[in-house]
Amino acid sequence: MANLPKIYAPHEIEGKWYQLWQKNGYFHAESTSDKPPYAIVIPPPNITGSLHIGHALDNTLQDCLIRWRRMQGYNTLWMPGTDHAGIVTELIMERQLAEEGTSRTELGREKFIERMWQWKDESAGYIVSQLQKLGCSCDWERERFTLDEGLSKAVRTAFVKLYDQGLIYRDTYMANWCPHCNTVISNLEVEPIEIDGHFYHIRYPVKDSEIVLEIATTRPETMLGDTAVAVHPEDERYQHVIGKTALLPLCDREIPIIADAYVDTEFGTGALKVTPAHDTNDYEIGLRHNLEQLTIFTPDAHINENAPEKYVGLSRWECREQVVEDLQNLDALVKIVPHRHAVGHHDRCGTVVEPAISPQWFMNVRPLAQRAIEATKKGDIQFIPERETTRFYHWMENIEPWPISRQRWWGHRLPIWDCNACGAVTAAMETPQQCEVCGASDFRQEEDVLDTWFSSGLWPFSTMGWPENTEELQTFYPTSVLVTGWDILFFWVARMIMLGLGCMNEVPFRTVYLHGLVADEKGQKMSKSKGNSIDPLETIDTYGTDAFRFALVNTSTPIPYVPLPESQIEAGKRFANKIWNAARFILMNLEKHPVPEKMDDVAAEVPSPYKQETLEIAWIQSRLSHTIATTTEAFEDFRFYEGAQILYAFLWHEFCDWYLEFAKQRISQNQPEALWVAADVLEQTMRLLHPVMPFLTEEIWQQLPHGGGKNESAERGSITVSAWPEPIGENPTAETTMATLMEVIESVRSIRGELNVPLGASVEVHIQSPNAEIRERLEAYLAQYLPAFTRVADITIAESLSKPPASAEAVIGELAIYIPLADIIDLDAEHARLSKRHQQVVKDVAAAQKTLDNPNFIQRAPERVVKQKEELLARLEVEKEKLARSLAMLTESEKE
RNA sequence: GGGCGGGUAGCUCAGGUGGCUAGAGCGACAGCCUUACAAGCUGUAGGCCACAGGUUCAAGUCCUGUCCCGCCUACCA
Repeated sequence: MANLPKIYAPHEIEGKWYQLWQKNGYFHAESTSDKPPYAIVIPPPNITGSLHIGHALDNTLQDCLIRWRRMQGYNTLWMPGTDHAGIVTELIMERQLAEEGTSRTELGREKFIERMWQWKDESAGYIVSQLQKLGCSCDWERERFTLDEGLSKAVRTAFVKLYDQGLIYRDTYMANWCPHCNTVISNLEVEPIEIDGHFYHIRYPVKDSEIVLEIATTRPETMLGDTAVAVHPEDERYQHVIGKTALLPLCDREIPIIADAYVDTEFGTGALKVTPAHDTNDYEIGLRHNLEQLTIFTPDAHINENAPEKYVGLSRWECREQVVEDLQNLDALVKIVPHRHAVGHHDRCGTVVEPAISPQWFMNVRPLAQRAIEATKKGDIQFIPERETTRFYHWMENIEPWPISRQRWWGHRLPIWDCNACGAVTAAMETPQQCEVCGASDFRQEEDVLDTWFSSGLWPFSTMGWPENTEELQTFYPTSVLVTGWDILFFWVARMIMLGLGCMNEVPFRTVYLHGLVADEKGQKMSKSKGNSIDPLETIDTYGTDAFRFALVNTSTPIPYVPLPESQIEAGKRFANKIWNAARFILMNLEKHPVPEKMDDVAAEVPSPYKQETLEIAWIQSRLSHTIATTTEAFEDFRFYEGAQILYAFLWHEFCDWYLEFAKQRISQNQPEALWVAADVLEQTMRLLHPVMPFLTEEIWQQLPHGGGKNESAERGSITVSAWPEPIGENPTAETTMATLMEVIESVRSIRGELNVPLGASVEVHIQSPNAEIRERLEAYLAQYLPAFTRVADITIAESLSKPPASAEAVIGELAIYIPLADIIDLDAEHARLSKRHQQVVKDVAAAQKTLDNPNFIQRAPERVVKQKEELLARLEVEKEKLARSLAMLTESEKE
């Protein structure tokens, strides 16, 4: 103990404690317990490799909640696991296969899935080890994976249930298609990106007339699939062409000219080419007018044989160039105008999305969305921050059918069987024996897999064993809180709520805490693709887990993008080191002055805090009590950053800066009670800080005496399972007295600093105060405390005393401090110093006076506020006069 | 086009239901290797709280408008 290193070395400490925690099963939740339940399901990280900074923040916050509630005596469950993340993971694997010179299709479905499972085993293991390095106190015995047998059964059960309710159905419909991934995706997965494109104005001649319609489009290549031209029914410019036929250039096709109110007369030329198979709006128009849906693209977005032969096989972009060139040659191209517009891209692979018609499985989410809204309005779910509720409602109220099938292999295959004999569709848990319609037993299972978010949506109960009615579900469902970034409110949170209501008939969680996304100094979201992200493991290696966690928590204010500059992590490291050294100081001194055996409870057994000679003990205990209360309150309101800031300020600027300095004096005077209290305060503060900085606090807590024999915490083997501190009450008298003392000490230090009094020089301090009570307090404590902070030769305290010649002065209300500095005082410097303060006070006096001169203020403001103001003014006025007098004297002495 | 968030010290941010002389961290400047800590200690400087109105005894805080920045959302080809 005596040879504790001077500098905190996190790496020697972190690993060993995590192992102990796990070995002792502190993280394991009981399925049934007398303790109240508290449950969080982890947002399962994708098995795409390593965790990023966002995971670090998300899981740190969850760990804070779990550790805090565990200490409060809850039966805490933090359910961990990973997500198979269909499309992304497949993309990674496909890249890997390409490097090996093979491909997904070459391997075939079965072999490919095998490879995926190998990948999963490695990746999930790596993710778990990273979470453990971060200190996450998950219940690892319950780790889950979305493709586990149990969770897969939950998926099939949910699917069949919703299918039977008619909420899931197959339909041929237009949806977003990714030509790269070869699958349909939902509109949430489409990221609109502003692109500098062009408006191509094209001439469409009208049959049997001289009329030529000018049509504007951003996608000229789609004209090969045009099956109509539309104008607004009331557009006067075009009345004479409605019902006529247009001649589609390049295709020699005749297409009708129709009237539809969708067309905006103000936009473009007011005449719209209609491509029902390749544009969402055109699709709708097509349905209304019974137009042919002419598909001209292959699934990978090349031109198919529905187009004129010369274009077949071209890519979308090649075709566009060719079409434009051909139109120019035909003199059918009027002009090309630059046009900036949003183009949809697949958020996973970046490919431009193609609206396409295909048979897909959809989920009608409207009824469940409605229930989700009602449940939230009823208060079953609370969003933090509250503003997210509005976003949630808005999304839910405008929700559209959810395409849930994906033309991929890695995922839950749809539990749908088509009868090869009669075509009847069966949804079932297993392959059906025979067709309920025709009795045949020849089936073909649907090839598609489900959208990953479908299984993620069941996570809060599939992880607990649903569809079985398990003890876990009975104990922990609905879970207590869900913690995630606001960016996946719709993707995931909304769907969990809907599926929770659909499957469990109850919301999946009571509170949704949506934190910000980690950004760099410029406010840009950190991401690997931007190259501005911090790697959690590297950061932990450099600064230690606790420093990193402190920085994450400290910056997690409720704004959408939270900047995490390197300097914050450094601050965390310095804080850890500061705590380490405070502990070192206490532990080293405890060797010389051990806490007596018989002392069961330090806080209760030190000499009465109200006795004069132990003012600093009463004070620090009062401040600790306040810290316990405010930190707990902050945690309850999900303001972890505030809790972190409170603890930082208390530990550093009250406990270390002041209390330990007092304690040094006491120890040197052979009064070790102050040391024992220091140990006690540090022990309790370690418990408060443990949710944020688990490793450091454990290390210190283990070495500190934790309250002798009777304190409950002592019987527990780890701070992890120690009790959350309770406030013991505050002591306003001690706090006020200490505030005065601190002001005096600070004034003396300030004078010395500003007038450059050499450190080694002792000074006399003369204090004048008309207030007998204050004089009494100063007399009792100042001689004791002041030498701890600065060199003093002598202290004089009197009701009135004249200012010694050539002395510096400080004024605290009606109290004045004089320090004779005959040899060294710089009168100009002193004059400047006092003058500056004087000017400030004059301003403050005027402001306070103005408020008090207002009769309405006296009349209408609460008495408390008026009194405060009056006291402030009185204090300031005394100070002003004193300063004015001193300034006059200084000026006079300068003349001499 | 609609909606949301932000604009407070050089930088990054705190400032629940209006009421302490507007705070912190980092940075800057000056001085200290004071026997826990130089990853430290002490002192100092630095703010018309975006702008304009309004409500109020009282506004950084509430209301209206304006200007910037960011985000979400929307079928304008």
